[in-house]
Amino acid sequence: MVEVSRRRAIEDVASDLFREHGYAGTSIRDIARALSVQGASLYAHVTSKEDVLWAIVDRAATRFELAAVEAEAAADARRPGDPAEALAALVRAHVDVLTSDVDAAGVFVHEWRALAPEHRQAILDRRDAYQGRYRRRIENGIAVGAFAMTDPGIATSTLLSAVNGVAGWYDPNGRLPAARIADHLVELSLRMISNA
Amino acid sequence: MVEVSRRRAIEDVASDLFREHGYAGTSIRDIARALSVQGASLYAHVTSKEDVLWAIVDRAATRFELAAVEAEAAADARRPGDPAEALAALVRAHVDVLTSDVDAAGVFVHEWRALAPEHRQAILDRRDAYQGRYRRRIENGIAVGAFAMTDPGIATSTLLSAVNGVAGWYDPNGRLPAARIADHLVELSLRMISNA
DNA sequence: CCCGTAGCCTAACGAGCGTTAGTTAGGCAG
DNA sequence: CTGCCTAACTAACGCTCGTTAGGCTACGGG
Repeated sequence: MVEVSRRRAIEDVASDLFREHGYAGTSIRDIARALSVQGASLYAHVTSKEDVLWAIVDRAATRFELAAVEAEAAADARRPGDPAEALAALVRAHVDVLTSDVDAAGVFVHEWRALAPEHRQAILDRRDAYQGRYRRRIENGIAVGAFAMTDPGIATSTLLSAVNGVAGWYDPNGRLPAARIADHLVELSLRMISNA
Repeated sequence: MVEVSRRRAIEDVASDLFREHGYAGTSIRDIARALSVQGASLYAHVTSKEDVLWAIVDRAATRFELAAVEAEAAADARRPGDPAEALAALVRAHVDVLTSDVDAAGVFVHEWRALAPEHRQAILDRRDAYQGRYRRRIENGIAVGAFAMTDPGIATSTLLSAVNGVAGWYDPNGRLPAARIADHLVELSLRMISNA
């Protein structure tokens, strides 16, 4: 991962540390130490510690959103109105984004609570919108009989928890490549709500 | 929730705060303020901040373990060798423990990283053992053809992530009682690995 | 050669951190 | 009344926190 800007390098090591020790458990000086630099030096590139967290979370959120939009469009082009096709595409896109930067994704999933109130609310709204994509596909699948009759709210939350769980154990140098993991998650997700 | 001891009252408000702001994001004085007391006064009941976290996590872990042992024994008594019965019992027991004290369960799930090294390792070992119960039932179910052929490791991790997700949204005063939620999670979990 | 700029430095600020020490007030048992 | 127990207090310790201010060095383009 070659850094294009100093600012980006700071965000990358911060992602790593925030993911491991949490936002509150990581100091500006910790981040600086990982870059072999004095703590105060970071303020030439960053306006505040929260600013770094927000940049990481905002970028991760945007990546998830873009991937979901693309995935739904592609699924609708392949098999219009097929809820399983759409949901499979959503899950695969989600896992792809997650595995392509586990640190940032992990921070996005777990550390949004530490954001300043406005940023926190903004992320909550975007998360609701994102979750709505999944929920609509699930409700649609239930309506057309493709999915089992079940509580759509619980099913949506549980499905996303299952998929986000990958952030807890995925290892880029691990046994399985990211694409295989995505395969498994798609399979498990679809079966979770299938009516077969 | 009537407190039997001062020590327990401290752990309860600490569970609440640790869950909302994380261990590192909660100070001793924050906990004391919630009890209308000076920060230093807590040290009459507690030896350190980490000691409080450990007490919460240890108790939660024990509750999960006991519930799982009971659940497996009861399932084996009802339908010996039935993997679906056993797994259903495990999931229901897990959700029951989780909903009976969301704060402590949430701290157990998310804040074990903040523990001192020995405690952290002890919890990791116990978590592995706990996860092993699920994994063995899943592997057994696959072997006897009750469950779908799938990667047992990924299935186990994903199933537990799905179930633990309840800690992220369960509200004791919410729409659904805990028992209904457990029903749904059992249903979703079984379907996730079913071969039907 | 000079200037702008990127990057880092040291020093310091006020605030808050976890924790220790010593003390005080109230209630209950002998 | 005495003596202990529980629970709280105030004051302070050394340290770390996020952040600001001001100055130094290296370098590439006009």
